[in-house]
Amino acid sequence: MEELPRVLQQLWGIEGRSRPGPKPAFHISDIARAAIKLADAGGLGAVSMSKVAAELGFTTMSLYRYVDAKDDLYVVMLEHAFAEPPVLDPELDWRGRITAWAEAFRDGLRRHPWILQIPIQEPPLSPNQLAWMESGLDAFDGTPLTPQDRLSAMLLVNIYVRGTAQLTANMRTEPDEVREADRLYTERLTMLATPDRFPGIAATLEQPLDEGYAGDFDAAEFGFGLTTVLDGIATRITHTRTT
Amino acid sequence: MEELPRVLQQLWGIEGRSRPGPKPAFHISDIARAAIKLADAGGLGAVSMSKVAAELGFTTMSLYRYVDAKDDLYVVMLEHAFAEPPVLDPELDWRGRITAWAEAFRDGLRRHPWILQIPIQEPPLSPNQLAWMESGLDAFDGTPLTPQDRLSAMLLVNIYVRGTAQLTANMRTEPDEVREADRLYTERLTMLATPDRFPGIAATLEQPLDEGYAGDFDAAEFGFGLTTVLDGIATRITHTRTT
DNA sequence: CGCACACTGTGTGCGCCATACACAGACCAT
DNA sequence: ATGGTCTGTGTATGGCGCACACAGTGTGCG
Repeated sequence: MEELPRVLQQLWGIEGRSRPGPKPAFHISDIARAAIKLADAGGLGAVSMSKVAAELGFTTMSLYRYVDAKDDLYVVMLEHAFAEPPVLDPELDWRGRITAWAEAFRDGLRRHPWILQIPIQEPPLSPNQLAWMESGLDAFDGTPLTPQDRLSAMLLVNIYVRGTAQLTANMRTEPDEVREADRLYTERLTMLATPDRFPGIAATLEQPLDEGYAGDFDAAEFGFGLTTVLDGIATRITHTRTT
Repeated sequence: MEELPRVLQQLWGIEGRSRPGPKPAFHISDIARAAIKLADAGGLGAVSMSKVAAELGFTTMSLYRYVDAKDDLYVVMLEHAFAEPPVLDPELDWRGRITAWAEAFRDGLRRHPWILQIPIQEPPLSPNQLAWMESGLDAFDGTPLTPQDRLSAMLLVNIYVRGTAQLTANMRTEPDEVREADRLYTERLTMLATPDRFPGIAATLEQPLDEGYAGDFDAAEFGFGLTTVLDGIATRITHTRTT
């Protein structure tokens, strides 16, 4: 039984009792707030120990009294950016519940696109992360799925939301820039993906309504793909029920 | 009509005609080989301009004669790590074909786990990347899906493979380390996810056969989830056919 | 009541990184 | 042959994460 890393101890509120020495001047939540502010404004690249410290009005090295390493800073940011998971309406069926969950997740990623840039080293163990996991699993209450199947299904939706967010997240905050990048991309793709060598891609480009790959992956498109994922889960549910 | 970035020009073999000056001592493919060697051994973090240059026996700055910036290095690495897409057996149905495609993709990610660490800035435009896209789209030949639907379906499978690889890719090459990390994770999760506050997670942990979240996401588990995704696509196909 | 000592925030410094820039030499078109 | 352009190189800059020593602070224990 190994000790929990210090970050997790702090996030779970395992307080050290009163100790000698000066009182801490701030709290990890202050660090999180400052770091999130920087990341929202300039992406994860704008978050450095010195910038965060400057934002708080302290020196760089003071942060290391609260956080063991930069990776821990990411953990704290993540934990604060995703606060409480949505309360799922028990009146809805599982599709309605997991859809609401997925949309809440997507909203979080849209609000804080830098989350997708965080290098993931370990699976999550912090309180809010687990709360989100639990919330996603609970969406399948009432279905005949086994706990493992619920986990797989929740992970599948989780992966889908992350993946689509990744596609649309060109990370530019200005919508004009996004539109321009899309235009440039389709132009180049049209030039490079000639119908003789890339007939499938070329066919996709012929319909100018949808902007093609990496076009506006907006709400409708998101829901459409999510429906496909949920149809797959539904198939497994009915299959489980009949066996 | 803007010029293509230099990296893409080079990858597509748009050669500059013979020019004055000394002949280049090597080629971007040499850079790619050296960088991939480093990344395979020590992850993407082990790839720096100086390390790559040292591997080639040149100075750091010489690389900038071939590549405009570090991001371009990533593009070249990606292009070389994923060589030719698999040739899909036309005898198979779409499920068989896209399954083979997904497995080939997964194999590539397992061979070069650092691919998942590359920060994605722009959608792909390099030759092999497009060839993989085309190959994935072609898997749906013979189905009534529209080109846009094929794109969505291919992206869905693509996202799924990436996502599952992300889960299993604890990035450690030593299987013992992975197993140890899994053990530690389940231990901690069992301690933190108490049944009263996290009943769903706790239920998942009660079945010790599957190691729970981030456990060995091996071939069987991969195929199981992929089946779910393909079932969803199948639902859309039949729905398309009937309308 | 006082004091030892754990703990605080700070300053300095190290090694690594990406990359800008100036330079000496190599080579092709003319 | 020679001018101009391209090559690889050396040097320099600003940023980064973080180790470490230090002076001051405040609590628990004697």
